[in-house]
Amino acid sequence: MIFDQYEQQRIEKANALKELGKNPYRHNVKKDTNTAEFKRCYEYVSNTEEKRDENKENTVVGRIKFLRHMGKAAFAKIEDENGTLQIYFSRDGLGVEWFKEVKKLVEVGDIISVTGYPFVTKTGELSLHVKVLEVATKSITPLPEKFHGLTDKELRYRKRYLDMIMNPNVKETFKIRSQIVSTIRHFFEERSFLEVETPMMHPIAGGANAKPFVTHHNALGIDRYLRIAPELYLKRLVVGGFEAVFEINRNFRNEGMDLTHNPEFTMIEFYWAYHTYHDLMELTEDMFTVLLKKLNLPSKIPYGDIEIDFSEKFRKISYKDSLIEIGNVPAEVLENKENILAYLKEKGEEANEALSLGKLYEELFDLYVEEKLINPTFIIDYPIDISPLARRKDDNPEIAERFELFMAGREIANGFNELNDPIDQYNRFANQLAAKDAGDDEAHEMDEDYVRALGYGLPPTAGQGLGIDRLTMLLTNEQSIRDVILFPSMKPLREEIENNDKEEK
RNA sequence: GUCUCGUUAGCUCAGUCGGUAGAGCAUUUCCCUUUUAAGGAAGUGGCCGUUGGUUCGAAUCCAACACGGGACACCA
Repeated sequence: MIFDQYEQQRIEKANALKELGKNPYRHNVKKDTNTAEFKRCYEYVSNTEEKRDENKENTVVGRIKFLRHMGKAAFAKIEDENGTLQIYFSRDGLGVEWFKEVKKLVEVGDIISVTGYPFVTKTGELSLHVKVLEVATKSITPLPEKFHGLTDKELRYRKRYLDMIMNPNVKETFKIRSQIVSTIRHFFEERSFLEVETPMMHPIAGGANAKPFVTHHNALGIDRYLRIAPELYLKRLVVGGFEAVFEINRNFRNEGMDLTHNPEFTMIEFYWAYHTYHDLMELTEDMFTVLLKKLNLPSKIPYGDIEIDFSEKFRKISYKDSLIEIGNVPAEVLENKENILAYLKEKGEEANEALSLGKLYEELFDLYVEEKLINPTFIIDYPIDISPLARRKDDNPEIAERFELFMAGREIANGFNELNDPIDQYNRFANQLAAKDAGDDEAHEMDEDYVRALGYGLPPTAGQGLGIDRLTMLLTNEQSIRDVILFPSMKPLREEIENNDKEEK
């Protein structure tokens, strides 16, 4: 650990404070108000003749963001979680000796406690006239430049704490994220759903098509997978007798990173016995109504260059119809594989002849439909071979009773009637295994214990997963998942890799 | 993984035709008791991402690598 010249200077200042008997790393520092409340409470001061109220006294604590010395007086802006407040301190207020030391030893970045009374400056800004000033925490690392701040995205993601200091509005995004999670949690609790926690280390990574991370259990001498989805455990709980459960937590997928993918991401999954996927769609619409209301959002919310309209009932359209009506794929093309392959070729797209009909539908959907689904739209009734955990329709065994919710051209939720026929499930796992052998490294693993659980009887159940990160992106109008995750995954810096190597040796 | 743009002082950025490395803010010293990115004066601060190549000479041209942004691919 090396401290540069600026940090050395500041360490010396901290030491100087210690020598004066002023601990620069105090605890038990109390405040009796915050910056926002101070400004609200003393609004009246600007209407008084004296422009001050010396009978009042408050203590505010915050980080110095701006500091302007003027000989025997100074102004500073201090910031706490609620905002900023201007303070004024002078030789007259602090005394000759302490003012001299403060001038030398206190600087931008330090957290200080100030006590004094409200007054309004010549330029009309309500401020705090300081009588007592104490250093609560001496900062030894200087902050970035005060006007341009910190704009380097890499630094902002790697040092989120610094990002929060320099760009206070990022705190708003994460407050909204917290509100979203909290609102969703209450939404389900109010409807008698039970919140549960299931394992994150799985012997078999199941419940989704994705590559897992592998970790190692030393005592048992075995590898474990970080979960790619909680699905199979949550359904075991429904087998066990919980009729409505949900879990809000992290999933891990060992795949590429981009604007909408982080290796660890947060989902809510919920399972509802004796309900259908149509009930889930109703529930999801209700949830959005509650969310928009709680977050004080209008029914038409902006997202980048587009606008998402929540004022109408969500559209429902079948997978196949969406290809025809929204994707403008001629109906006869959908009749068989050959036609689709020819169509793709004609459009100049690469077409893999080994794909099943359902997979080819998926290709068409991703190419021609998904990005057009701006307003909330439920796509329903999926091809069965791209839905290995969903129940078949009674009148058409090739179709799964499944939906996905799209908005802003993106998938945001996936739900279906759960397959509860153990033998059908067993065979579908077997088919996935065959696909895996054929080179599909994202096909499901066989999970015999799960089949066994179904053997005891899974009540008719509908279940759904919803990505919290992407939902937050939509509701906060952020284009990158990294802006809604406090500490997004970043490649290690080279120094970090070298340090790791040393430790291993 | 592919393409593309970027990487210069603590931060935000200039740097022309290849010829001794620049600004603003921050920092240090001094002046200043109502400032708003306060102001005035004088300083300090650089492995120009890394390694190699071309050249008398490289921040600048070339190559590889590292990290990041964006797009695409893969994928919830």
